[in-house]
Amino acid sequence: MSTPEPSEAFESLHPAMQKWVWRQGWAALRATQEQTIPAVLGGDCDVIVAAATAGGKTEAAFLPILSRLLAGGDDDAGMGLALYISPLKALINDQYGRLDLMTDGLDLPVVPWHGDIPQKLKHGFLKHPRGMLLITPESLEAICVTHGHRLASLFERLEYVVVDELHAFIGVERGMQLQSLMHRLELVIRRRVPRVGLSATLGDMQLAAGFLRPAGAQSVRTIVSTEDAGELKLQIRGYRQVPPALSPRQAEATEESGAEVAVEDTIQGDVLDISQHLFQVLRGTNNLVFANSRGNVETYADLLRRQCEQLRVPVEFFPHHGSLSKELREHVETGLKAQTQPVTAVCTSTLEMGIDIGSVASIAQIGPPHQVASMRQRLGRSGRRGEAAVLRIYIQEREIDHKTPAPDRLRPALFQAVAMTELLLSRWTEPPLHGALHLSTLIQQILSVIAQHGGTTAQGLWNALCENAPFAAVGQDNFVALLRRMGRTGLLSQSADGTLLHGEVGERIVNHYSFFAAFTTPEEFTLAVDGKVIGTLPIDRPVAEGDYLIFAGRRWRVLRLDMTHKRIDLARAGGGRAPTFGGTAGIVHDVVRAEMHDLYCGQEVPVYLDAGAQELLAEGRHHFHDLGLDRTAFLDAGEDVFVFPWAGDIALDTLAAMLTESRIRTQREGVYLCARDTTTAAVQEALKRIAARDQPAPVELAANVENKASEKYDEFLDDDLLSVDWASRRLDANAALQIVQRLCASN
DNA sequence: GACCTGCTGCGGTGTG
Repeated sequence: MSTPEPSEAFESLHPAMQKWVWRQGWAALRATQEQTIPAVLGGDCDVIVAAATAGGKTEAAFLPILSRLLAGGDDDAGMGLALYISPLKALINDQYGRLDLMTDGLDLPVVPWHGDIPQKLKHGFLKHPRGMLLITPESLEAICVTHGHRLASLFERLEYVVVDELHAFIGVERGMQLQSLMHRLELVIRRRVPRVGLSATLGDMQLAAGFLRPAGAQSVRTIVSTEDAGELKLQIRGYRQVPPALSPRQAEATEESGAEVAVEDTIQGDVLDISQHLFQVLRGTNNLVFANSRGNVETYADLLRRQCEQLRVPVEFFPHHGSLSKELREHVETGLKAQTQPVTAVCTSTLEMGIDIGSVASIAQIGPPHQVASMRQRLGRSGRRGEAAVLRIYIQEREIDHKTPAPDRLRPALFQAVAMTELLLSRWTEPPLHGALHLSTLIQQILSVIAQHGGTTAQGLWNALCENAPFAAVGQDNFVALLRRMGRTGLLSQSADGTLLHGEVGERIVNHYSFFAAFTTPEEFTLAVDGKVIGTLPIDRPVAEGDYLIFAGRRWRVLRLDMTHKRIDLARAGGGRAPTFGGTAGIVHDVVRAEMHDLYCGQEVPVYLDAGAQELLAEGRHHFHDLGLDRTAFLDAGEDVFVFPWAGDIALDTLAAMLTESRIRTQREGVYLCARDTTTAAVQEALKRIAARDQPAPVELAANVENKASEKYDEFLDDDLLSVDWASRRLDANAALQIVQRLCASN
């Protein structure tokens, strides 16, 4: 055991925490910890600690917080309370294990609180609310609703609020809910409580500070780890799509003739090639293969398993995604962590953050990543303990013939992957989207505040949620319109003295446990084999008895379909294809599209491209120039006009809405806009008109968008409020006008 | 044309 170098930060810790640091055998505290400890211990400011995975940031926060709680315990006033909020139950369980060791033998209760925790533990906390409470936003919401009358006494000794994985909350409904809950707690105890945000690399520290403390971003201390990222070994591999050996029709005919069809003959050639390459390079070590969709996860996990079986070696490739049962997922996680035999997980973003699965030898990514931020997060799983991180990206592009539409000749998947890789290397990360109103979450919070107080006034709601509060941007007019709408839809009712109460519909919603989550989840079938549940499947997928499908890395036939209990019974079979799980597309950032444009215009060939990817890069550039896209943004395509502004999806969507409003029917299609039944001259005229007139109100543009309802309680909004909400989260008039000016100037 | 996350209190019955 070595003694850590004494430092001011170390000396300031409670003796019990100093002992814990000694027991770790650390040579010294890390730079991040040296900075964080005094900032947190002071207790007079909010702090954000941004550091790569395994950077010791949890200890940086826990050491001073536990010190302060222990010091309070020595006083007559008694021990205070710290709240640790996590987006994942699994993370709470992990942190509970760590804190249990840190507080071993000390009189400092640590209580985990989420849906899987037995009530007895929770009652213990309600009796003696002190020490450290580890909780999810949903469970905290439940406490506000269920124990509203005693909220002030429960949290009266609150000294800190820690938010782990801060980046996971910014810009989404759950983040609005969390901000609102933190604000409501401070209101009820009538004082400001220091907040500590822990995060991986954040794209924009000022934005993160504004999220953590909406009314005082300037006063948030931000501590960014300067520890250098280790070495990175990188390759992008390019593949051309090759049709399966047998077309679906040929395969069916062969089966009808009684002959057996080899699974491999029904799979695309490039998919087989990629799975074989993965098998060769990954076998024998622990790895993560990110396949971008649950359907792809199933396809590749199945092919990799078959290769193991054909060689008669133990299966070491397993699927992992959100529709698989908890048991199946935990089996894979345990295998990865144990490191006793090689395990490769083929996964979606399920293994991107959170629980500790140990270090893996390499990361593979099939298809272009959706975001630089998630690329960075994925890479953080590899290359710990001084070893180089290894990343292989597999890109498939279609074969070009005379029928290939012009935009598909640009090899957009490869260019997106290279652009994101370049941005990753230059340390850029997408800032989270912000400015969304999330009226759906405001509905939830209004119902929750009413439950907490057993009724309140419109003014009370405004004060609790909007006035210098997280929903300030909603504005009074929209707030009043929302309350009226909630009255009309039965969410609210008003008593004779003006008190707002739950309406009949609101009562029903609040009294069901599904109320506590701010986000929505689709209805699903349960999938079972011999009575054992192996996962779920979205209910809007067409499934029939006798169908074949791949799931959990195996092949099945649908035995029974029970619509009343939403249950599907499966039996082992040899055929099948991966189901499509549905979902909506991600949003690509302006900077990524600009980087793609630079790549098309440039000459350089990144060293990390294999021969196949180099060819695709050269082809993309050739067609880019051949189509004249180096000189113009417009492409005549028969009756349609394609426009290539090389801007992000939100700017493109806004511009499409502006053109549509100017009577040029326009839609975004991948990286470009498609204007229907028109000419380049007409589009250019329309752009000039848009540039010349006053800035269009995004709300008016949103009025033309169909199917705007997407968040949990959007169904209760009328079209006006839906448009307000949609405009706030999916339209950016300034960005669109910049494109318009650019396009007008270049012609 | 993508992914992920979360969830209470009560009444009934059984057991020590």
